[in-house]
Amino acid sequence: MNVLDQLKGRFGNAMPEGAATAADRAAFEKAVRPAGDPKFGDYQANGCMALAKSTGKKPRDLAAEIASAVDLAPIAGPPEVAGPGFLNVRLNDAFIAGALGDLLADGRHGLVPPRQARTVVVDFSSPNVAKPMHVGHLRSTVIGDSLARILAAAGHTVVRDNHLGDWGSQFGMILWGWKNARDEANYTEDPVGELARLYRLVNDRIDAGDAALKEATRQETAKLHAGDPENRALWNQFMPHCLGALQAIYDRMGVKFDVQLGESFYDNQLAAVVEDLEKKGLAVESEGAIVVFVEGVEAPFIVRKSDGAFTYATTDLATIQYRAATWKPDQVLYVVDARQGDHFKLLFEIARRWGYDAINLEHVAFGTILGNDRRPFKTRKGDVVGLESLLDEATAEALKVVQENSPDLDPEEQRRVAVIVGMGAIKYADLCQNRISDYVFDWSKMMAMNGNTGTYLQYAYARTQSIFRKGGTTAEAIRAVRPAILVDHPVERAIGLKLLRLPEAIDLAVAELKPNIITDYLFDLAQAFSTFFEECPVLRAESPERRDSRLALCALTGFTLKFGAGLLGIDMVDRM
RNA sequence: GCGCUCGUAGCUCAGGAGGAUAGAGCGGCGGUUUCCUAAACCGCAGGUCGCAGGUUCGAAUCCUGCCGGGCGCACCA
Repeated sequence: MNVLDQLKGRFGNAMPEGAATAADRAAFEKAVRPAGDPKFGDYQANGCMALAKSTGKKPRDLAAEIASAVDLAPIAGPPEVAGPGFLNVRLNDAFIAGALGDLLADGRHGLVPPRQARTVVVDFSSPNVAKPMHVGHLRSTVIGDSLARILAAAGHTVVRDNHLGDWGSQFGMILWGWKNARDEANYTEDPVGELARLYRLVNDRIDAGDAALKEATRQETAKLHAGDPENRALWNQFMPHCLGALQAIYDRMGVKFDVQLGESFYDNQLAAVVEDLEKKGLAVESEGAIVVFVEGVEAPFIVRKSDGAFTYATTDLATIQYRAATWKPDQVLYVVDARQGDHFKLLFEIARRWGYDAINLEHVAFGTILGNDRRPFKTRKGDVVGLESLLDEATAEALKVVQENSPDLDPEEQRRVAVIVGMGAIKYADLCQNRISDYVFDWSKMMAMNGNTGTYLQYAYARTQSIFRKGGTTAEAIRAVRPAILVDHPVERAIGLKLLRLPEAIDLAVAELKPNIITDYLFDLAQAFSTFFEECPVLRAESPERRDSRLALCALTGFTLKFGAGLLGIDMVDRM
């Protein structure tokens, strides 16, 4: 159950007779929200001031009128009129207690099916297979994975698609490098490492201004696309190694895809796309290239270069066509760096004009990862930081802390915990921030074992499990007993109310496509639990009823933290 | 030049389709451990929400202009 939704509905039904339009009602419902300050209650309705204007009444009179008209039973008593016309709502303790009991028995975290279940394609991660994955790929992977999990939890059908960059000019660089600078022994030893070396070698020379080399690699790319047997054979030889290396990282991160349809998959559809665009009068010839112009944007959208090669723009259009035909999605999310905003703006506009106007195409943009110096994140030596070494380092850091704090755990368990804590730290640090902000990467902040971190959530969870161990019970056993829940202590009430509000957080996260709404919720919950842990003895509670009630609150907290962290792709441990 | 984006406490950031006295973490200062994990809890200090106008009963939030940072702008993806 979503308490906020319930209250919105109740208030919506209490609009003054005849005076309020449907738009007024919608606006009023929207202005029902969690209270900004606990002293104003639990929720508040702020719509009276605006509604007073359109109905010509005085705000406080209107507020009084609605307060007496609205039926909040059994959720809450009549709202209180406050200030210029606020309506403050305080939930009934009996309602909270009952709802918590239902939550415990139900086991579905209070989630209900959405009014309209959507099919959503989430396009995320999408690395170039030729380059080693580095921290730049982290955000798309972590944010996209989390959004996919959140959408699925909200009841939507999700297709996770890794749109690999396996066909672009970076492959031309590798092909040229292979033919001119390969180290076969190194390749035998470490294929992906050798390919990465070749990529870097060639890329550095091009960046340094080697125009002839750039042209040579362009030709290698063109030959690959044209079906040149040698280049195709090399591509087929390299790809399994590249995919294997990627898969190893995804396995470590616990990230899964439903499909991995890279650029190469769409190659045979590109000519038809351009043809169709021309036929429909969308694409025109310009300076030897075939392009689509969009009003108000100077730069054209190039679907075929003057040398005849197609571009990623063409591929992106073909991808929309394929996805529309295959999954009939209501929405497609592109979890991609904010710097590509211009490209997507054009892509979406052209797709609409091309006929895909019923799909909600959305660029889920995120900011750049920066170093402490506010420059793009590099190692001390100036290299981009490889994802593998990042994961290794986080695990090593976590292991040190685990060994220090939990010497009683056996070494194998310490390592297992360190992997989970390290990964949680990396993911949480990325997700807890509004994705659009640039992300200042800070080791000490990320690996901090206190404050607003993944570790803090994991610790709170471990403490719930610790109570069960000491009490000789389990969360599932408590669920089976279904004890009555008491919320007359303010700290119990606070955590109880928090526990009811996961659906609100998920709804908001889905609407805004922001995982940090989930991290905020979980951090609040973990804080509420930490306070509860200090102030409310569980196993030594003053009565058996109180003890059982508090065990139930611990069980609910554990379930919610574990489920919620799961929405972020973060695991929990029973001891740490 | 055009466009996008950001500017909130010493630091890192929430909040942003308008609502009551602007929040958190870290750092700082001060407390808490015969008691379920102190990786914790409690308290204190700390802000002209970049600046200036405007709209509004009400602006960190919306509009305009300016200042400052980042990013993107024809054949890379």
